[in-house]
Amino acid sequence: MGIKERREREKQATRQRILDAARELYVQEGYEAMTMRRVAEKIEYSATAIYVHFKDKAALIQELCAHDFLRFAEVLNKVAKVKDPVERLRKMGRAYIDFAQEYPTTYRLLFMERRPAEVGATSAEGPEQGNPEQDAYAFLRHAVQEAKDADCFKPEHQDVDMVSQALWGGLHGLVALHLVMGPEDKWIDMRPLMRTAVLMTDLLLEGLCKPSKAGGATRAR
Amino acid sequence: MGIKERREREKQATRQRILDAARELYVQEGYEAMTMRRVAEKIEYSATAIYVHFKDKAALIQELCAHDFLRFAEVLNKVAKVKDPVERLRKMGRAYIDFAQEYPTTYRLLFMERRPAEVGATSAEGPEQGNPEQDAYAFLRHAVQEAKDADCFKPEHQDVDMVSQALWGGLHGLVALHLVMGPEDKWIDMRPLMRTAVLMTDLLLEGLCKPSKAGGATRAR
DNA sequence: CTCGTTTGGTTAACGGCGTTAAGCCATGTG
DNA sequence: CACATGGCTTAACGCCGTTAACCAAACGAG
Repeated sequence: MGIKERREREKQATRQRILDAARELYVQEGYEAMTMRRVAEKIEYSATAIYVHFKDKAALIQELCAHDFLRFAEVLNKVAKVKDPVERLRKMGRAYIDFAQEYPTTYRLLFMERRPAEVGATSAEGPEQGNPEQDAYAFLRHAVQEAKDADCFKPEHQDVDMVSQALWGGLHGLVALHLVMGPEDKWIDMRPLMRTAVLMTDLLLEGLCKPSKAGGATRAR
Repeated sequence: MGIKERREREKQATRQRILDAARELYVQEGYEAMTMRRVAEKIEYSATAIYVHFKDKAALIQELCAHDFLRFAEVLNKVAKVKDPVERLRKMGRAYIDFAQEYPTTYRLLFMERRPAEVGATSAEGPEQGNPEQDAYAFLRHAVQEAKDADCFKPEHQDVDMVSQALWGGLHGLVALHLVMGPEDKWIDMRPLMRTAVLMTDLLLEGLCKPSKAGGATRAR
């Protein structure tokens, strides 16, 4: 009896249509445009139909986050092949900014909106916590750990989490400022995001690494 | 005829009561608790009465922001007496984190919520753009400029705005991550904010400054 | 003094939000 | 055939920001 399975497939299909419609809304029109009613309208259902598939709006958002966190981890993992951990960290920074600039609304969703609960909490397809291929922070932490193990860092920098969070936080702050201020703020003459991010990465790595292991890009101009 | 002036005074008084009620709400219960209806209820007026004093909610928020930006600039200016510009930058970093930890909801309002329009746009009591005593970014930029003029920086770091934004962005990112994740996130073992912020500041300044001018706190531990 | 205007406030209402309750109806099952 | 299930609908509740219409008290002008 494949009937039951067909029904199940159909249900998953509409569930997916809901997710797609929601993502399309916040990507194209921003976070606050993603309302239950508008999502429903987009797929020509009533608003309450969504509650058949998701407990509430937070659950829907959480599922979107889980998916996009995976995509984000994928993007970062493109630099996994770089052998030198310090150089890998540098390239991770570029990839980070690239992602933020290419998918600004997704970046907002992932890192700047109030977290509904936990992002990877027993979710269906959520990122596996601690797996560097699915968890971007684990990927970053892994690179930092390798750099430390390879004796690239000065002896005073032993706290892998703290170093990871300094690198992450530095770039996140730049992205967040750019996203919250808009491209052309009258208050502040914002320098180009990527340029400032490169400066940030270079400064942090230069400070972290022993002089001999600082990597090549520091002498940039 | 002081009658008109008394009326004017009374009007400004209720206007101030609205502002106070709104601030109390978002400080104590968070940004989304600050609704027009709840503000009005707090001062025992009808919700629409607020519109006599403010064009709309955005105008009310803007006024709150303008005021808090001034308070923020005041806090930073407490380190203005420090002569050495690099050491002043270091102390500014501490003051920045102190402010963020003491008034987290205010920090959110100022730097993490969608900016209604421009913060200091011809507002009554808004911060005077470019005046270091009232504009925190101008204060930061001024210190960076002084450090550069005092020949503290390596020759490749000439862009005062970019350096300012790197310093600001670095600390902002750490604060923002802490605020958005909550104190105890199950995903990430967040290191103490102030410790990480000190590391951030030291790393950035060390990278920016000539070795001779790096300042004293770098050899911490 | 009185009449019209201004002003700081009210209530009612609109459209939109997330969400719950109740019901409808096609489908699959005994 | 009767019955249960489940995906979906409409109606409604209580919030939200905001507008419209109105009201009473205070004011200025004749």
